[in-house]
Amino acid sequence: MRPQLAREEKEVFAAYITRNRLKRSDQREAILDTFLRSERHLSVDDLLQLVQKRRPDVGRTTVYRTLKLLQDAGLARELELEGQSVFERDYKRQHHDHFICRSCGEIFEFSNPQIEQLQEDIAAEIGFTIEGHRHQIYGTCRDCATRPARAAHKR
Amino acid sequence: MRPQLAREEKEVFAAYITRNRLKRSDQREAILDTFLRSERHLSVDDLLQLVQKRRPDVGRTTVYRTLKLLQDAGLARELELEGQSVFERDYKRQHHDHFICRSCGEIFEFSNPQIEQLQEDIAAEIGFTIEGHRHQIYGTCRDCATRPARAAHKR
DNA sequence: GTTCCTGCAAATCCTTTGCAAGTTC
DNA sequence: GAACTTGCAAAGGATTTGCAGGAAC
Repeated sequence: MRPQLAREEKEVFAAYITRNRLKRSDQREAILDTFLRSERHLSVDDLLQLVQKRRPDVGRTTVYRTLKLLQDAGLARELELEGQSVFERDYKRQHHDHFICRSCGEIFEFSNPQIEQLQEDIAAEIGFTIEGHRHQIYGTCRDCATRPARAAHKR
Repeated sequence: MRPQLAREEKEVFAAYITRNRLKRSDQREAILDTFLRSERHLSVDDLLQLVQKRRPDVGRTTVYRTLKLLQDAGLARELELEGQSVFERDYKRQHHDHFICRSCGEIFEFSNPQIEQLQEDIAAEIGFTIEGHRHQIYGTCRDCATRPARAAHKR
């Protein structure tokens, strides 16, 4: 991971707090720090458990509320998957979409300018203005295909 | 609409019922018929209300349960949109994806073989086997863009 | 008659909200 | 001290489940 970037994200959050006349709190910083340290896509529950390893007193409600702030600050993005929602870092990240392995839960990112362009073309044909999209591809990843016995559901 | 097709779908459902040793019921037939008559994408609530115009005694639970059967029988497909889930007919329909207007709620279908192919190509690169995907494009439709004042939220 | 269906109420699951007590500025 | 934050418990909204009575086969 890039510690430099994480520092920047913390600054962005601090600025967001100030700008909106909010107040800092240890809970929020612990949640943000935990979120940034994890390299995975995290559900609310994943994040709650990770944070509680450090601070068992942090409540689920605060995680929900802090994730809202992080999204608003442009630091986190919510992916609504088939079963549950997970969150990923969003700061200075280029647009991308996702492959999701139904067997192990692993998420792979991809981005393809041609697909983006085709979307724009089709939208233009019907006069539709694109504001956002959700493109999720479900299936089986290479690892799970080669060892079908394991069936190691991560979530 | 194509009455011939609707008849076929009813037959498919009847066969499904028999094959699984289930029993027919007036409620199920009313729900299926209502579903087939509507040309729109329906939420559970939409469908419930439409059915109840004919049979006020049909309960929400039965609509949920029947929609499950219809999906299993290959007659209906659930679209999980940003706010809510809606259902569309799925029998003998070619694969397609959706534009969703956030202003009026209208859903436009599209299909693009090039995008499908690109998905396959990217999947092949990482050894991913595609089983299904969800591709939803959100924004503003032509009508809503030209009359921004109206803001006629359908849902 | 047995098995399946139905609708109601209750139970779940996930997320949000009200509130009293604690923190930050 | 005023305003914001927290965690708990309660409330919400959507969907599922248990169950007793009713319908289909």
